[in-house]
Formats: sequence, structure tokens, C-alpha cells
Amino acid sequence: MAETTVAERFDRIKRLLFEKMYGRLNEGQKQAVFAVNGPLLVLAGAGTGKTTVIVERIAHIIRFGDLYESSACPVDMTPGEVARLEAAIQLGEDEIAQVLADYVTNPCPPWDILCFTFTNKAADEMKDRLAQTLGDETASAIWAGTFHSICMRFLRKYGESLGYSKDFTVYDTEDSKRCLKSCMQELDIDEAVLPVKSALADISRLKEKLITPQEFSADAQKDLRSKRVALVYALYQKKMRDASAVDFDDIIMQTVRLLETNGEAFDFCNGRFRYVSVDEFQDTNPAQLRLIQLMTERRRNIMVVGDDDQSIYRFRGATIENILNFDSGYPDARIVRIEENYRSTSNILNAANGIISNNKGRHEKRLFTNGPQGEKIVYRKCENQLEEAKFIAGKILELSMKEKRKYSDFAVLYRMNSQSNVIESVFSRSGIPHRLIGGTRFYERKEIKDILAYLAVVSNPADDLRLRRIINEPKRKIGDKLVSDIEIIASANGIPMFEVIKDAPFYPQICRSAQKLKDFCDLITELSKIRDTAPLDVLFEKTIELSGYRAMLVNGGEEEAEKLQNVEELISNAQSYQSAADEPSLSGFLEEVALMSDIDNYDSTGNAVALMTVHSAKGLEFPVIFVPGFEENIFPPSASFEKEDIEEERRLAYVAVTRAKERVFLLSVNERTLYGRTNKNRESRFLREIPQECLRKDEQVENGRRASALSRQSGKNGFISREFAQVPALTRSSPAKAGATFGAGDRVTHMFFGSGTVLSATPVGGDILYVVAFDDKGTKKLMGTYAKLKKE
DNA sequence: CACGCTCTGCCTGCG
DNA sequence: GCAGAGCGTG
Repeated sequence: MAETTVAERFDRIKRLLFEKMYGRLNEGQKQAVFAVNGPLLVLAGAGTGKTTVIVERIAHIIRFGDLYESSACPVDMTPGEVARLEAAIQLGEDEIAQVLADYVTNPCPPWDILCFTFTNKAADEMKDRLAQTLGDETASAIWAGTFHSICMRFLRKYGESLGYSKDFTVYDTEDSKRCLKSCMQELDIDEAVLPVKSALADISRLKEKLITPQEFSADAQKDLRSKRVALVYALYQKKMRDASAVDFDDIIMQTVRLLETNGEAFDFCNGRFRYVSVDEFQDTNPAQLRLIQLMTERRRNIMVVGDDDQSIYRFRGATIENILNFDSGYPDARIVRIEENYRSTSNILNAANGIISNNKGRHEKRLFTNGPQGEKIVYRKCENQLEEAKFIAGKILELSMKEKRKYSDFAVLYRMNSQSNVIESVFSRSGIPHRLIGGTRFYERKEIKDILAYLAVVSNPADDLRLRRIINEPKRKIGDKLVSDIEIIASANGIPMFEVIKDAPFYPQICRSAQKLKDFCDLITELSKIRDTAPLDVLFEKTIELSGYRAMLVNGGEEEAEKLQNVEELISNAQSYQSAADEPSLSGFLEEVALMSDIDNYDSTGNAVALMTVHSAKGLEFPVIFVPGFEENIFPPSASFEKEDIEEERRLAYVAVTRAKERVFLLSVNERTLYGRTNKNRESRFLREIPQECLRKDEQVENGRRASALSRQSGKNGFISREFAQVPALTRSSPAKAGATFGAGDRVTHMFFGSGTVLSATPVGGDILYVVAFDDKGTKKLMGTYAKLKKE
């Protein structure tokens, strides 16, 4: 009897001590940290301290094992000891941690913990945070990395069992595209019938669903397009295999296959990884879900963290269903919601909640804050893109004066990269320091890829694709005809092209170009020698020198000078790799580069305004954000008017707004030029989803008589009315004539046709032409003046 | 074989 | 409106 009491007391005080020790976390965060065993889904909204939860939970597991959840009580527990513990509640966090550490149950070493992230940047941040909490040594033993980098470790180790050579290559998207293109030429499939880009996207989707070429081909009756894709997919996969190359999707798909077929690899994962967590789970695809299922099959200690409302990568194969239906795969999963936001004002959160609540397929949740209400969100309509950019520039200057803000407090988040041009040039003229994030990535620049292709060939002479890239770059009079002759000989003999080049004099078809080919061959041979004897940066330097690449750039203009600068930067990257890596090698560098994306991605250092797409802003936060182009056809883009796509756009708008801590400016323009055409777009439908009380439509929207005419008409004390924004051209010519006006999406009634939805409203000669889809009577064209439409 | 011209197609983008 | 691809000519 007394013993039970001791055990009960121990259990109770243990939990209390944990509660106290993690007092700085909120309830949801604590629940997630303490829920150590079994499957766990953490729904963590924007700005709720998601990374903190992952880091704290891992640290908790390493320090205390499953002590919190364990029902075990030490057999030698005495009332005196329990009393000592009960007294410990007075102590501070650190002392409590020390006291509890003595009772750790099922301790877990750091190398048995695995954490998946989506980007290298996120992985680095995770490692940094872990190092802060656990110390460098412990933190570096944790397996934390992107899906791709973790999978690569397995493919390098077990890849040969799948038939890949020891030194297989990773193709990036451009390489894959080239490879696919040659497949399609071989199969005589015209690009007009099946564009390479879309075929590649199809293949990517198939791989993300783990569908093999065989399975897809076997799939009975298909349309012509799918049949072609099946054909192309099969050949593409064969080619990749012959070249011993994998694309990004293969890295995941082949690892899944490995775990399904190779008992040793499966046992390794399931023996080693006792706790697995996945960050940004809403961005996973079916292959990635399958992968983590396989890796955690035995112990099922799987935690996934994400926010379905921030799932914005459906277009590249992520399935939001993974997070929506996690509990159907794991019926015993515990679900923790974290809704307290530490980032934004309540006005911003209410606006975000208002937008996102219009989505159907989602886990119900609502962000809240105990912080201040803050400024209202500002909506501003400008005449054109230039005015829009000027407004942003002006606001930035104004706020940096009035509110003493730094330039780095501001971010401009747009839907499309092409929107950045005007803004950049206005900023430059206004002397506003800014940084453009995203766009063409460093390692995707032509000059960088060229140099890396040289090195890839040096590293692996069988890499025909890279060889073809550089054999005539810079120009050395080896034209397409000659290259394709070499290719034919190579494939006829089943050898790599480089072998053919080496023995050029022995092939009559190409022997008369033997000298040119020998020169190229000598170049590669020379570089291989340098690789074996000199450090990496010397190899890089020599590559640029001996290949003639530098000479080509030196004599160029401004553009070439910039390229040269990029190439120099590559050399310095090689240098820093050399000094940082454990065992620096060319192949090691090439692999790191292949899996790297954002070398020049956002780092918050430096006092400059950040310019980027909403997509690249995910995970970041700024005191003040601007969203230019908050318009129909831009945000959301016209290509996305299908229901599922619109829900994704809405999530994207939610992401945009929730990046802000204090202020949000949404902008639209009256006339926008896109792809050389000028259009009038209505303001974004998402604007209407923001509760009126969090929104302020900029007073200066309308200047002069247009403003007064409008406010009289709409009776909304100077605010631009939705109707006006939709058909601005008309109101200018005849403000009162048309009566009430409507915009696309509005529900209207007509005395004869009944209820319907407005599809479009076009100003024509002082009136408005409406196209209305009536519920029962079909689609009609009506003139505003005569139709006498009424708002439903 | 290289260069210059016309034609096309265009969102978002990790690894 | 612009860049990259494809084609024709010197």
C-alpha cells in the first residue's frame, strides 16, 4: 500500500517537474514535446514555434528518454526520495533538468534520431538550434537532413544492389530535360505533340507516386498522350540507368525500392532510427510518405509536423492528403494543435484566418495571439505597375523615417518573379537598398553548369550528357554533326562517348576530325592529372584556364564580366568546401553541389529590403510586408481557377499575410502589362475574404473628382468600392449611368432569367457588357443599362 | 561550323 | 517583352 503511494507520488511529481521545467512552452507545445512514443501529428500554424517544438522534443528524448510517458517507478524509490523530488519543484529549470536526468528511462543516443527537412537551409537551421540546446557534439550526431541527402546516404551505401554503379551521378532538372529530349527524338515523338516540359512533369508525378514505367505501361486502355508518356518514361529510365544517373525523384523512389527489397537496408533503418520526425509534412509526396513508413515500420515512433494551411506545393507533386489523412494511416496517432501565434498582430491573424476559412479541405484551426491588435491591413489601388512600385518605395521611405525602421524590416512578396523588374528599378532609382531572392539560382547559371560539367567529365568520363554539354563550349569546331556521329559509334559499340573520342583515329567516320578530338581528350586527361595531384581550387582554376573558358569571358562585355565573377565565386566555394569537408574530393564537391540549391538564398544579414516570391518567403517573417499584384489573373493567376488550385492559391495568400509581424500592404493596379499585353484586372477575390474590420482601404486611393464621384456613388465614405475596382474605366466616363455595377463572381438576379453568376464585366462605350451564367437559362450577354440586374 | 535571324511560349520551384 | 530554341545562310 505504501509502495503504491510512492509510485503514484513519483509519477505525479515527475510530471509536475516536467511541466515546470517546460514552463516557457505553451500547452500544445508541451503536449508535443512530451508525446514521445508512437505516431504523432503536430498541426502547427504559421508562426507558432514549430521548429522550437521539434528541437525541444528531440532534446527531451535524448535527455530523458520516455521518462515522462513511462509508467515505471524505480524499484528502490523511497518516500524520502520522493519528498526530495517534491521539494525540487522550487528549483529553477536547469536544476530540475539535472534532477530528472537521474531517472531517464529508455535513453536514446543522438545517432538513433532522424529528422527530415525539405531544404538544406531548414536542415542547417535545425542543426544550429539543436547545437544550441544540446551542444555541438551531440547535435552533429543526429541525422538531420533533407529527404534527398538522407536518401543519398543509403543509395551510396546500398545502390549497387539496385544495379547502380558505385559513383552514380545526380541529374538536375536541366540534365533530365536534355536526356528526355533525346529520348523523344529517338522515339520520334514531336515536341508539338508532347512538350518535353510537360512530359517531364508527368514522369515526375509518376515517380512521386512510385509508379514504375512497367506499371504505367501495363495500365490498360489509355489515351494517346498517356501512351506516349509511357513510352518516353520507359526509355528515359533505361537511359538514366545506362548512364548510371539518377534524377531527384529517383533518389526517393529508388530508396523506397531499396527498403522494400533489401532486407539489410530495411533492418538497418528500423534497427537504428528509434525516433523519426518530419518537418513541413504538408509538402511531402506519396513516395516520401512511403519512405518514412518503411523507415519507422517496426517502432512506429514517427512525428510529423506541418500546417495543411501552408501546403503550397501541390503543383510540384506534394499531396496535402498526407497531412489531412495522417490518422487514417495511423489510427492510434495522437494529434496536437498549436494555434498560439507569436509573430503577428491580431489584425493580421484575423485577416489570415478570414482568408483561409474559405477553404473546404482542411484541419479546422484558428490562429490567435495574446499580443496587440496592431495596425489594420492596408489595401491600395494604383494606376499602373510603376505607380505601384513607387507607392511601395514611398511607403518604405516614409516608414523608415516615421517608425525608425531598417530596410531589412521590409519585404516585397509577389506571386511571379516577373513582377520584380519594375520594383527593382524603382528601388534603385530611389536609392533603396534591396536584395532579390530566388530567380535563377547560382548553380543553375549556364557558366557555372558548364564549369561543373567539365569537372563532372573529369570525375566520371562516362557522363555523356555532361560531355556533350562542354565538348564545344567554348567553341572548338566540334559541331553537331560530329557529336552525333560519335554518339552513334558509342551506342553501336555500347561504350561511352569519351572512349570513342579517345580512339577517334580508328573510326573512319570521324577520323578526319581526330586532331580536334585529341585536343579535347588531352584537356580532360590533363585535368584528371591535376585532380590527382593538386587541391580543388587549383583544379578549378586550371579548368577555367585550359578549357579556354576564361579567355572566352575575358573578351566579352558586361554580361561576360558578370559570368566571370560567378565563375570566380565558384572557385571560392570550392575553396571553402575544401577547408570545411572531412575528406574533400571532387566527387564529394559535385555531389554536394547537386543537392544544393540556395547558396545565394536569403540571409537576413545586411540592411536591405527583401524581394521574393510568396513561395520563397515561406518560413520567413518580416515586420512589414508588401504584396503587389493582389489581383485576379495574378494572385490568383488565371490558370488556377479550378477549385483545387484556388484553394492552393488561398493558402498561398494565407502564407503571404502571415509572414508579417506588424504591417501588411496589399496592392493592385488598374492597368497591368503582362507578357507585352495590357489588361485590367479586378482586385483579388481574397481581398473580399478579409474581415472589413481588419482592413483599411487607402484613403488616397482615388484622387480628385474620381474619388468624390465614386464615394457618392458607393456611399462607402471614400473607400474604393469593390464594384468600382472591377470596372474602373467605365466610372470615369459615366459614373452614374449604369447604376449598380457587378464583377465576375457576383451573384445576381434578372427579372426574366432568374439567378446567375457574373462571369465577366467589360466596359463598352459608357456601358458595361456582362456575361452572366444563369442557373437555369444558360449563359447570356447583357448590357448593364438595360439588364436591370440586382444583387442576389 | 558559326552566327544571326525569327518564332514561340510564358506561374509558383525544393532537391 | 523577353529569352531560349530552331532554322537558314555566309
